[in-house]
Amino acid sequence: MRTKIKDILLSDKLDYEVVVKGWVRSFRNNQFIALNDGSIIDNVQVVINDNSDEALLKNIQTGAALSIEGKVIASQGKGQKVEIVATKVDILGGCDPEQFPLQAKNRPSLEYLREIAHLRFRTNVFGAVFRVRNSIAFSIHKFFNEKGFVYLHTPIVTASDAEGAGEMFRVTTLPFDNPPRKEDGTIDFSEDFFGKSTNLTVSGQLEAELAAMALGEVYTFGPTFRAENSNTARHLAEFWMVEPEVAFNDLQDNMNLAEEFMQYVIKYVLDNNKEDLAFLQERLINEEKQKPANERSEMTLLEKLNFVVENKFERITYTEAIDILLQSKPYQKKQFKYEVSWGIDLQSEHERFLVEKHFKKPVIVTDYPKDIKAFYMRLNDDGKTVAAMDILAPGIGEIVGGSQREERLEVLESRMNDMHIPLEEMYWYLDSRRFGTAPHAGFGLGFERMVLFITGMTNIRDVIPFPRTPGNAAF
RNA sequence: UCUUCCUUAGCUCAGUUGGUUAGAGCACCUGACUGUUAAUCAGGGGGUCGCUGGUUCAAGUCCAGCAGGGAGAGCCA
Repeated sequence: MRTKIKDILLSDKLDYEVVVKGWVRSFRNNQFIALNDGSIIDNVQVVINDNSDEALLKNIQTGAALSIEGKVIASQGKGQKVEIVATKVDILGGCDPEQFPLQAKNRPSLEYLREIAHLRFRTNVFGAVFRVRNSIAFSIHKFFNEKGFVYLHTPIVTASDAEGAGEMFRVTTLPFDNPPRKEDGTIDFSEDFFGKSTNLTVSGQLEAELAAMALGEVYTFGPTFRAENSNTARHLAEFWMVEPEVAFNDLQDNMNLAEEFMQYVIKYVLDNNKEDLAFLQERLINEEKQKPANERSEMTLLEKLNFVVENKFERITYTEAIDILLQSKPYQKKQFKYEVSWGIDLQSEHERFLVEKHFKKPVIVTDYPKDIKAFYMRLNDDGKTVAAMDILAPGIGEIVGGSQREERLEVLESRMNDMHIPLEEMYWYLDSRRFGTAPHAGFGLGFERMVLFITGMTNIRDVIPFPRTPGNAAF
């Protein structure tokens, strides 16, 4: 039976027989194999003391898959506590060194690795990133499960085009070169697979609200699609989103949930991915060595994560945020590109100032002007603002967006009319306000943005296995 | 989509005011090597300078267009 390398390295046991299987990271001196099986970032050293089989030694190439039988002993050399003395070496799959790009001493860039995303799992960086990504996903389910939330699967194909969260990808089986048309020349979607026009979902929120109004506490966690032509280090066309929705919660409850949730997830990774985080922290330090000193992080990755777990997020209203910006040095020195006044949407430069310069920690901004927020957010008593909340994270920007929902039917209908959202098509959503409506609140967390924050990676394309972005759907 | 930078060997990069046969480190190949740690040592092979067109006696170098990529912005998670 195969033993995982993680179990060997983290155990104090010695002098026992094992079978290990993994991939060669390097082969030194025709004698020492650094073997990795993905269970942990570190390699185990396999020692071959019999050099008589030259053909075998020749085939122990970087990247080759091996099965090793041997004995775990205290290492005879420095640099590792234990090593495996091989008694039998089988080559499961060779790896032509002339073809395989990931040689031990190569220093491939993240951009280059993105082009060979099918192979980049085999590097330390991506091994660490995807183990951490898994821990984040698992701890999200664990958090909500422990709190009694119901994990809800909302549809990926949706007929609703009123979610208002961005451009959508059309889903159709109609022939694109000659679709059926109505008399007025428009495409006849009654002939389409679902009998109507359908798209990939941009959010499961509206459906989650319906379930919350019966099950009480639900969350979604699934893929989300936006057809925007966004070319940035923090946007994907296909990404994963977590959307809790809770009946009877108000905005304060919503903020408390979001903050507790983020701290729980970070704590879980701190406790369960120590080796990966230590490696990612070193990677970040090395990357930032190439930047000017004033652009480097003030805290190391682990310091930052511990700080976020141990300190309350700053909570301010939109109106207070505008006041802070108006009194800020960059505003008074006219260093902001965009103007600041009550009613504007906060720009990246404003968010970055608040989070990275002024408060130096995650900030929850609440009560935005109603005109810059979605129709479903609850109108405040002032008639000007809505019970919205965005969590802004250092280096990432908006990581969570949420609100208390408008539960009053007349107010909701009035808001939808103002924003030209067809009420008839949304009868099913409005029914939740007609039949036993109740205050409720929820938020959406960009999963990959959370992975960015925790791993210290800087491009969102490097924290999802196969990124989909405008002009790119390889693999 | 906008602004800006980049594209030279498998990878990471250098290449001066345009001027002989385009360089380095690592990787790779051959050989040596049984206590190495990104092993080391000796030798060797490897280039359509992103693509297309232009200027010039002469273009990796200058100009234009296109493609791909990075960073920033908008949109947002």
